[in-house]
Amino acid sequence: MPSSLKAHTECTATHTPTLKAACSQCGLKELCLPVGLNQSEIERLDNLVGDRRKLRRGEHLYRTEDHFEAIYAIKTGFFKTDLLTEDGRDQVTGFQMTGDLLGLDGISADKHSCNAVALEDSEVCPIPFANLEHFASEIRSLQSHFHRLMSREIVRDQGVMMLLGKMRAEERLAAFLLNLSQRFNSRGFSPAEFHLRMTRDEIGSYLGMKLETVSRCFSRFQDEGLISVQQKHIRLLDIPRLKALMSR
Amino acid sequence: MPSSLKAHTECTATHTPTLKAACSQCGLKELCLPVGLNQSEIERLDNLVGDRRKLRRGEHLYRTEDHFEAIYAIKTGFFKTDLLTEDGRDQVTGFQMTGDLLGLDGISADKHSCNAVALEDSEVCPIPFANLEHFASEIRSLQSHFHRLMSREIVRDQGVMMLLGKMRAEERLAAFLLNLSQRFNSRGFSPAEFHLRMTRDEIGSYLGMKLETVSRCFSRFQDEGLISVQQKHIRLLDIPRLKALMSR
DNA sequence: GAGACCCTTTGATGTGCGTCAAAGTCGTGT
DNA sequence: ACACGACTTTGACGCACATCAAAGGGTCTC
Repeated sequence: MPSSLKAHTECTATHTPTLKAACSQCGLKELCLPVGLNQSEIERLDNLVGDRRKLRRGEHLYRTEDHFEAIYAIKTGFFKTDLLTEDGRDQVTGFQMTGDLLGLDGISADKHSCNAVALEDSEVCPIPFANLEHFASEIRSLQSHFHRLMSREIVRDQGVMMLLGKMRAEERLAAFLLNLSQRFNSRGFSPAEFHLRMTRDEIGSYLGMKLETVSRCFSRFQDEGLISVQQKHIRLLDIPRLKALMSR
Repeated sequence: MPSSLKAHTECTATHTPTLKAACSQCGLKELCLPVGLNQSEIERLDNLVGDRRKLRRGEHLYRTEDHFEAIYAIKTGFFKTDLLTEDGRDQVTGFQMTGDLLGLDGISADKHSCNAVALEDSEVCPIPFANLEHFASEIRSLQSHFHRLMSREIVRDQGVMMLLGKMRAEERLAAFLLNLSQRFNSRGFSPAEFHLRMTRDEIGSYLGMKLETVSRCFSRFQDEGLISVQQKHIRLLDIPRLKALMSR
């Protein structure tokens, strides 16, 4: 066992050879921050990324108001981000999976503006932001890709606004399922069959509806042969009709 | 009349001395992109910003699918951004005023993902994005500020999600008015009295409600002595109670 | 492996906001 | 100054979704 023997707060890790992040070895590099970098640039990126951090289900990666110092690339696992108001309402603002970046919200004010919670045991690669900016100013393709990623987040949010502002409950759920499907697909998983990591309540919070309404919509979709639901296991049986559902 | 004699599509400009943008002379530099730059850096930024562009009310600054090449700083005026779906629904995703940046959505895919429309005669300073990235990689404070601006947009969008997902009609409108108030205030205008540049329909679209509901809420607020409404002229009479309204 | 708890489903009922409709007002262009 | 069109207001009514309630199932813990 070579380097990086630092003690970590881990209970379950049995024989992880090393915790050092290694973008150059990572299967996600076509999905994550290194997109568009050449081999030597990726190796330089390796030195920038901190030791991987493991989280158990339910653990917070960061909380609102936490000091911002790094963004996080999800190595494995599944997260949600949410906001909490003084009067106790909370709004899930997104679900993030393998290869997604977390923490971009923190840049604007040097502190996080939402909570990030692992919905299953997960592992993230922290990227100290000061280092990233330094590095980005040297490697143009990294800078450019990073800007695209931030912009993509803005575009994604526009889509959520459309969803929350203009769609009916069934359309929202259909859009949600199709979005997950497409994201699983681009990560090499089945686009037609997947496991939901979040509860009905969390789906509802994200989609601006109550958990009972989510449940009823699932049931109705199932009755109509659009999907099959078994707890958190979802199969999309008729993707074209699900898509059609969204434009009326 | 010195330089920049290029023909422009202007009908009304009578004696504009020059159309060249000049951040160094601009009263907005504490609000806009030059925040945090020193004098010599601002002067370099001047060379980067293109000739100012004037738009009449109703004109599009850019449209969905337009090729992305520049972001725009609003010199004067007022804009909305909106999305349009195939089936004709449209969602206003934001209102932008003096000093705000437009076009960040375009970075992610080299084309714009929404429409930007002037709600009154306006003037913008185009900032060619390739130049901006180049410049940002040289001037760290510019790079850093630009990242903050993008992140601020993400945080703003989170707030809109909360609004659309969790608030009732009255809360949404109160939040909307207070947001405008605060933004006018930070631009040196009265926080208690202002002119709405958008229609009830556009407000409704942004807030995820129908124009009739917007109108009714305005009337109710007025009846309760919270605001005074005269068409598009709004006076906030009881800001504390408007704020209180949002947490129940 | 048993119990507790959380999550989900389904039904009955209520309501906030949407829809439809019509009248009124303002701003704009001729 | 007039007339048209766009925007706004207000009322009556309906519906999609929320709320309240209760039972059933899954899963995690000890």
